[in-house]
Amino acid sequence: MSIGAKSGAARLDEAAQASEALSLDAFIGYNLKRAYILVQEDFRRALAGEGLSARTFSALAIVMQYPDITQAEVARLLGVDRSGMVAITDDLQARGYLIRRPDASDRRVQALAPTEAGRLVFERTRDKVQAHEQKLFAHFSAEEQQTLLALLRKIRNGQMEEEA
Amino acid sequence: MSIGAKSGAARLDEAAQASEALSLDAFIGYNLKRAYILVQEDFRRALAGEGLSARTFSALAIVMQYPDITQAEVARLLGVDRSGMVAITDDLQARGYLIRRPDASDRRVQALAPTEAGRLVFERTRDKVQAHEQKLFAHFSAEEQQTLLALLRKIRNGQMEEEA
DNA sequence: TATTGTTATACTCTATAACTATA
DNA sequence: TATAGTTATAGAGTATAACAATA
Repeated sequence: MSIGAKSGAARLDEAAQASEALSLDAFIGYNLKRAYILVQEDFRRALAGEGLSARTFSALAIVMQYPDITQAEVARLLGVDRSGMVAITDDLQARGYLIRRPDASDRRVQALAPTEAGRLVFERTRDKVQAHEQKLFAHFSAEEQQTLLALLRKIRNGQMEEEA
Repeated sequence: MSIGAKSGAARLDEAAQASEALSLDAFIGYNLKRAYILVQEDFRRALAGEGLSARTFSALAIVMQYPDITQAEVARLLGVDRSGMVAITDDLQARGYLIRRPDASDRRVQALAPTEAGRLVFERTRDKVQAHEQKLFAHFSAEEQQTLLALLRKIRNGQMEEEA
């Protein structure tokens, strides 16, 4: 089964002790990636029945928060390219969750407004996501959750200051 | 430029205050994603000159840490599918950073062993990544960095316990 | 000149299914 | 039966470049 005489697991443990310094686990970036993958998979499972992906959920949340926002503004808030917003908007409109509303004062833009169905599905999925996040972080104390949230936000803050 | 009489930014600030409860920023998952994207882009920039991606770097790190490991074991450690390891191994072998070494005791497996060039490039890129991570988290205290690391690891721990 | 929405396009990453050779 | 390595393939997500309409 394994390469030498020892079992694979035993060999790995031994090697790990011998070369702690080489470990990926020492990098924040690596741990961030692994954590993100886990949480994202969990998120996907939580929203499986709703037909919403992470990005459509996020876009719908932004439209709920800022009714009559433009696609370009949503893209900026989410940190993605304008071009990617078309498919997301198409998807949400096809499901009847928002409408493109022409703006009289600027005929280039189409304001995005949630429909009643969009409002309902957002509130339902938001609750699902909240419940799932609570389950996912059940082994975290309230303080640990707040600390994690604050530290994750701080990563973005440092980056934003650098850009400005 | 904007939809109403107000500027886009002013309108967004106002709306944000009016609907704090709808905000994506309340979700750990969303903040984790945004943070991950930033750190990953930074990582990419740091390794731009080396021709190594995050996954090839990670795989090389594992092979350095566990010489003569198999592709399947690397895949398990990295949490990806075996099939994806082929392209990564091909890439690292084509660059001369590792070799596939047939295993006499199990002719299905090919042990992965770093070459001297692989050792050198790994140590150089690891230092680059460390330096870049230090710069990226310069606005974090040493304690904050350790706390973040511990909390990120804890996310995976909770998941792994659940699987076991 | 700059911006909005849009299309076409290509690239990265990843997973699934199937195959073979081995165990 | 199960596992290792492999291939083919398809999907999600994202970015870039270009265009017309409009500011």
